[in-house]
Amino acid sequence: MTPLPKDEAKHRRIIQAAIQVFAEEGVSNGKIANIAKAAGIGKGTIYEYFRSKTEIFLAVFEYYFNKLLKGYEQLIREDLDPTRKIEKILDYTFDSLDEQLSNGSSPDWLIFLEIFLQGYRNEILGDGELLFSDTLRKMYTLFEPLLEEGITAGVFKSLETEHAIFILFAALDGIGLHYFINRNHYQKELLKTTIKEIILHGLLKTDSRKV
Amino acid sequence: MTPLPKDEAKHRRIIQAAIQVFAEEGVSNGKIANIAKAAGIGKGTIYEYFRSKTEIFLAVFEYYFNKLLKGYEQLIREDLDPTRKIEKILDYTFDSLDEQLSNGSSPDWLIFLEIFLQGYRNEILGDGELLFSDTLRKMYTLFEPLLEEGITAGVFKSLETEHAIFILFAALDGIGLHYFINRNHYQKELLKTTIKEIILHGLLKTDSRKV
DNA sequence: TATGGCTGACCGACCGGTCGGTCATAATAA
DNA sequence: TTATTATGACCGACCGGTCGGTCAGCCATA
Repeated sequence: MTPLPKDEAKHRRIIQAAIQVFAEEGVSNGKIANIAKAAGIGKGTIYEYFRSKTEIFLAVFEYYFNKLLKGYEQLIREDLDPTRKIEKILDYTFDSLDEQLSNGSSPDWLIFLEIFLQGYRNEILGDGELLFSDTLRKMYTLFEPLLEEGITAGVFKSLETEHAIFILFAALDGIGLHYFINRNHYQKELLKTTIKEIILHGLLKTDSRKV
Repeated sequence: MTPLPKDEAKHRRIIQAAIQVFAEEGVSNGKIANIAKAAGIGKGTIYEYFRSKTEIFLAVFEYYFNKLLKGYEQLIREDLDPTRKIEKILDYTFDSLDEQLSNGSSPDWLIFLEIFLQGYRNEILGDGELLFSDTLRKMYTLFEPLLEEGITAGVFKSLETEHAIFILFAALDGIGLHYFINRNHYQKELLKTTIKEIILHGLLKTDSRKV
């Protein structure tokens, strides 16, 4: 299946170039010629590393998924109590998005969303119908032990973990999306506080909050 | 600007056909020829009603926005206390999505998302017409009085309304999206309960909950 | 001279939009 | 009433531009 990438660095450069082009022009409008130009190579060379545009798309998907997963995995491994850990996850998600937005170039968030859209519509894979939702659920699963720990400790409400994690993750994703869309109209720190006030405290069994 | 739609019913039929085609093939891959076929008319006729594919796209956007807005407006007008109203809004959003999913045909949610995606991409990189994010914020605004009422009544926490509504709305949107992607893996009623448990109760000043 | 990574001119399928023509109906004339 | 003409909604073959993918040859290296 894999076409033997001869030069690993160039392989990565093509993926990075594809990300840039997809983000600027969209996945279906993103042109191979532009990816080649952005990568500083000829169009034909792309086809030495990838069989098709679809294969480039899948590589980008994989890149993003691993990046996201790694970030969350690291957070979860830290030695903190569940409440503090959830708090950090909320902050982390928000901050990393904000960082992407502020460094000028086209943000990952947009392309990540489109990747899922494309993937889900099955435009790309005839058979891979389950790839995308399965992948997503793999990410949810990562958080389940954390929630269970909090419930066992009596800090979190005794919610059904699978569904609660789903809500948490989905809500966070939506907030990220809308923040991206409206980033000029809201104050970052106030949003972060409000997120915790609503979502984290919605999770807690008892609240000892300011007002 | 408007090209005088001669036959109002046919105009609507084209929009409906476009929705169907966009949902199945995506916005940028959706073919005018297929829209014409789905509407049961010739391709040329499309251009008697719309100047371009972009204009069709905008008409679809408008259709969806008005539909969504109308649903929420109606809910907000009902005579209920703020808590119960938020609860109904959460239920309504979820139920209407679920209804769309179960009636087999391609769900609105997907195309709605892509509409925004396309719109934002143009907004960000194009000539800066702020149509889409402005439109979205108009929807947020709808909920602000509701939240203020709850805060004044002392039922909700005294959150900054604009930011709180943003969180609420964005979270709900994300949940809808993820539910769409993973609809086979979760129980609807349990999700609805969990949503209220986390999000509604995160909003409340004091909780009198079961567990 | 041989190898093979690399290249971009080129091919052909595809698709948004056009335009000359058709035809059902309406308006007018006989 | 019937014949003739005018209207414009409707159509789909066609055009021109676009873009994913190919391939014949270039060139650096051994």
